[in-house]
Amino acid sequence: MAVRQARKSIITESVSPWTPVDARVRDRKRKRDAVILVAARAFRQHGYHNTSLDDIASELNVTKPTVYHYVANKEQLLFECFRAGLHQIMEAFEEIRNSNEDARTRLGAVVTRYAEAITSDFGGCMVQAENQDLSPAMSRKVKALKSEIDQGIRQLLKEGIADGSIRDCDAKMAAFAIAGALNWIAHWYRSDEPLTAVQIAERYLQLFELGLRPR
Amino acid sequence: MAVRQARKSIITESVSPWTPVDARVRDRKRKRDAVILVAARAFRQHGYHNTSLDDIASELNVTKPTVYHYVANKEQLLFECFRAGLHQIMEAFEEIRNSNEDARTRLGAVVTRYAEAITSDFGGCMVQAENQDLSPAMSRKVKALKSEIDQGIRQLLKEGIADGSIRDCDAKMAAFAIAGALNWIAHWYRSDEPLTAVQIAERYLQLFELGLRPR
DNA sequence: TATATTCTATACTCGCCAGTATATTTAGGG
DNA sequence: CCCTAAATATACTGGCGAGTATAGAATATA
Repeated sequence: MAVRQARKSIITESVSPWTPVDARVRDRKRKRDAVILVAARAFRQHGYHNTSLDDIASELNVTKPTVYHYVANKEQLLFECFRAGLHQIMEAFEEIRNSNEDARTRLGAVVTRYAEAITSDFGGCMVQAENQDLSPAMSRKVKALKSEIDQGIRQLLKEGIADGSIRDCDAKMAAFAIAGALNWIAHWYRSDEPLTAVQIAERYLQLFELGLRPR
Repeated sequence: MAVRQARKSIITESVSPWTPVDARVRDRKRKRDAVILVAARAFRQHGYHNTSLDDIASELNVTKPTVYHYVANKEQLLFECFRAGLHQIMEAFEEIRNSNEDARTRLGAVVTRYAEAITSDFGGCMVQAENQDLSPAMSRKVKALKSEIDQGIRQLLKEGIADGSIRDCDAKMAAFAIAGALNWIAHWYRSDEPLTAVQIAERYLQLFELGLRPR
């Protein structure tokens, strides 16, 4: 405590980076995140249109205007869910950025993390909800993020074909097939599912890598 | 015509199976089918909740009460779309019923027909719309049909493992992966897509059968 | 041609829900 | 201890859209 105060006075004289004001900012962010998480869960479970802001508010033990204190409107709430879900998937690519394994192995890592993301509340919400419910502007952003993910998978496939770890194939269609299979997990996955996301990814990868035909 | 009339009088004396009454019944069915098809297209394109019955009516050059003359309510309209879509997929299994090819080849045929169904208006609508919007009773019926399809694919996989045409694998997860990849086509497929459904199925089958790993 | 039935339209109701105007509480800052 | 700003609540509005009451047109049957 004394240390903190000492530091702050070095950085700036009157304004402290650890004032209660800052704590409030963090508090606000925490609450906002909670709003978005609860929304994601509700959207995932009941669908966007079957969830009212009153539902979300009451789930948070709060009333509607409070929700509006943290987000501009219902659409933005959905957008934030999309963003969080897509962000989780993006992170899968971050993790292999500095790997020097062959591309097929790296793809395996991405698939596993992808499966984990898609079984989360945000991932599930993202798949359940349609971007038909987003305004053109928001929808464009979501599409851009989705495209980035698609291109990431395609790139891995192409690299794999180049480095010999992947059989020559139509990278675009293969990427669609893989992403589709993964996305669809959200439609059948329940929290009481005996298999974990990682285990599901393992089985999927067996199929994608080895194929159905006996070797 | 004369033949028909001769036959009918044999069957029953006073009631004719080809009276104008019957023509009206057929007419009614044709109109009802048109209502459902237009609904499917609208649901697919804009989503269930973003489509009003007025929209559908106006698309048919008609008003809302007319629509209600052919279906009980909006939910039933959605249900009929589901049913039509699922029926198309079921037909894929009918077609291979009497085939004596190995199971992997039969699965290939099913996948191809499945892809065709999923790129149709009904198939697309089925995937876009959530069965969250169906009453518990309707939802149960839809789930039963979906389960039948899932079991059909699993069965083919098991038969393939038994007859040696398919590598030993987790049939349940493989079926989920394959169906998921196929269902997801509806999310990116557009009518201006350069590849036909059959061509898409070909590429998907290459992946499913041969796998990514070079052979 | 009278009559019943089917088909379609006009013109409503009614509830839900996103969003808001306004008041009240809470907590820092001076 | 007052004052300002953030946080939350109460109580509303306004519109959209599912579903309907009712009437009129078309068609078929007798």
